Amino acid sequence: MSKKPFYITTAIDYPNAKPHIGHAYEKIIADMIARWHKLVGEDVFFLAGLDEHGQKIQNTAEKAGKTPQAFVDEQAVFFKLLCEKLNISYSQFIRTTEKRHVKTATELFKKVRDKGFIYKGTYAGLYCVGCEAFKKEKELVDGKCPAHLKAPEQVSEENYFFKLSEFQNKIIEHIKNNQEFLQPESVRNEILSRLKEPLDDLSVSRTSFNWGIPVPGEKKHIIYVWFDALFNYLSGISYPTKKFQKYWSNAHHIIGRDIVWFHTVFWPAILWACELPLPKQVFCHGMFTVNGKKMSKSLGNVIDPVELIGKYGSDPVRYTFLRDVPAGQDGDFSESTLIKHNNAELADALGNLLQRTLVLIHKNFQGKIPSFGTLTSNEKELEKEIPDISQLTILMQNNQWHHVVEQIWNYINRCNKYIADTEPWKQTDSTRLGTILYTALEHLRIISILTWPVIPKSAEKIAAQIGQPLGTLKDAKFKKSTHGIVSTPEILFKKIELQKTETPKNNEAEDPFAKLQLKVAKIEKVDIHSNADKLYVLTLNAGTETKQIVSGIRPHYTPEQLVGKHIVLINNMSPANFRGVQSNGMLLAGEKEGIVRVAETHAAPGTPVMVQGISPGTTQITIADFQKVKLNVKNKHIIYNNTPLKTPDGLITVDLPDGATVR
RNA sequence: GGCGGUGUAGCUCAGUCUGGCAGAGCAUCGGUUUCAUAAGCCGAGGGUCGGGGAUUCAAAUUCCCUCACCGCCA
Repeated sequence: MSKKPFYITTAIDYPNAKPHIGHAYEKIIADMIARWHKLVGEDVFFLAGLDEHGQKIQNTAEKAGKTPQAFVDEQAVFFKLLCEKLNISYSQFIRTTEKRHVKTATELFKKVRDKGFIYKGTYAGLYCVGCEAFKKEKELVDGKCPAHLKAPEQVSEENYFFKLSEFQNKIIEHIKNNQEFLQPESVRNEILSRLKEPLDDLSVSRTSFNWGIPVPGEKKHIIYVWFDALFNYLSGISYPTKKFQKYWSNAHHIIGRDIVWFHTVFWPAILWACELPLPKQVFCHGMFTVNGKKMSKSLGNVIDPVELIGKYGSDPVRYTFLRDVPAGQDGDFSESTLIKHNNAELADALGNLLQRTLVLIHKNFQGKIPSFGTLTSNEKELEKEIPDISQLTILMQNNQWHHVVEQIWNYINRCNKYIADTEPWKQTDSTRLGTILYTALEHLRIISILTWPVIPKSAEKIAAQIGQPLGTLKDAKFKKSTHGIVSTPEILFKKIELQKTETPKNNEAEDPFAKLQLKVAKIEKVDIHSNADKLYVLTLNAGTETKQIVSGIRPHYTPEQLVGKHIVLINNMSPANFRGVQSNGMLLAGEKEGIVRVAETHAAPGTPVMVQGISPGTTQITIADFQKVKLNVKNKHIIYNNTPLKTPDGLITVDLPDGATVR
């Protein structure tokens, strides 16, 4: 029986800049899926590659003083290097400047044109030079491009058009009737709702620049970059050969959210026009932020994945991306998260499990895998903890790989518990000891198989250290025939020390609010400052402690009005002396036109007050630090950077009109 | 402005379809262990389920209103 084919692709990357972690993420996902299907025993073909045509590439190359071809040749090295560093098991790497691709794209363009789905027309429109794009009337503000504040030029250009509009209903039907075609659900709904608007025909040629595949039989026209690029999925598996027939019958695209439209609207229409079947699935993964912020050159937070791997190794990076980010959702990357995962789940749980098992086998059996005696309930219970392969398979089919990873690590934790429960270091009966260590080793063998799609390098190291070949999913069950010699244990994952100074400093520099530590406090007692007529001395219940602060709100409140109020306290203010009375903090109050009102809440004393996405400060701050934080009032709530201050119980209120400032 | 999504423990989220004692992991704290990479194991604290209303014997879950955040489109 021949193996079932499984074809998986990543999007071809656009190499006008070096790869970033978004590129890395997509490859890691695809690689895990590809490796899983290999373990299942399928005939896997995994395609990655580059989309090298288009105006942006031409422009970037010109700026760099290079020909486009020389430029993309250089860039291709970086993208291939990334794959190598990440241990990406692609079968082929396709570049759209390769002959085989140009041939396929040209042929198919011709075919679609011959069938009458591509026609020559005139594109008349308003062209904004700044955007390098045509603008629709309704996009303009006062007849000008809102981004460049210039009136666009009226341009008409002879162009080839693809009859996209003819396929609209067919596309809608296909997406509606094939739930698995476009995932996840949220993206599917977005595309369907967008498809309620009528589609225009798609302009599929350009004459304004020349870095692209020439339209067959034309001198001036080149094929529009997307119409060219999508064909890589066919040329990469040698369209139209038997190989193509085989893999295309079970094709899966992994792409980013920014290019769903092309893959689920244009691409099906183009394929239908070519009389080719559609891929089985387009799966759309989320986008990445870094430390909660969008990656951008101006912020300087673009992470070079190759550098990252150089620092931490490929497997910790792979593990973090696969475990930490729920499939299909957006994710956030920070080095501290990576370090946490590396230390806890890779080094402590898995690495240490291997280490302790091997050391015990060496100490007691000179490195020879012992034979086993009677299996007790301990062993039988552990056997039940082996993840159910059919369940994992279902999760993988539903693209829930983070749950797969989770289940595998639950199992690893159970193995550690088994060793703690059976206490082999106390065991004097050699047969019983052998049974325990055989069991531990046998489970490590299963773990080496299950973890391979996630952390291939380390999984192979485990297999090598326990002296066993790496099996497939069929072997991922407790066997009674494992034997051999284990090697000297070697540390599998090094623990990484968290560099304490680095992250908080960055946070502070980025956001003054991150210095503050705010808490809810209840005013227990109000005393009049004996040496100052505008000051109160307040005794606060701040949850775990009582605090005394001095406040200048005496002209605005009577003591009776204040007692019992739940206010917002800046908890980490350096103590200060106000005419002989020490103040250990300050309360938040708003001011507008001479009226002062304190910030209030119903939350319990001690509750932290926060702005979403900003973690509170831990060190003492000065009044100057606080003054850098600009807070104001909107809808009676305190707003920082368009985000309201809140407790888990609700927003903080101030009884003042919009625009009031808070100090 | 239009469409959609989200809001549950300090953090990341599950639970909502099909109403039935508010959950998991991480973090924190306490206990315990010594085979092991200062690792392992056991336990505890911590939530007005964004807010308000309605239906119900019973609402995180259903319905209505509202606030906040995110995404897509314009």
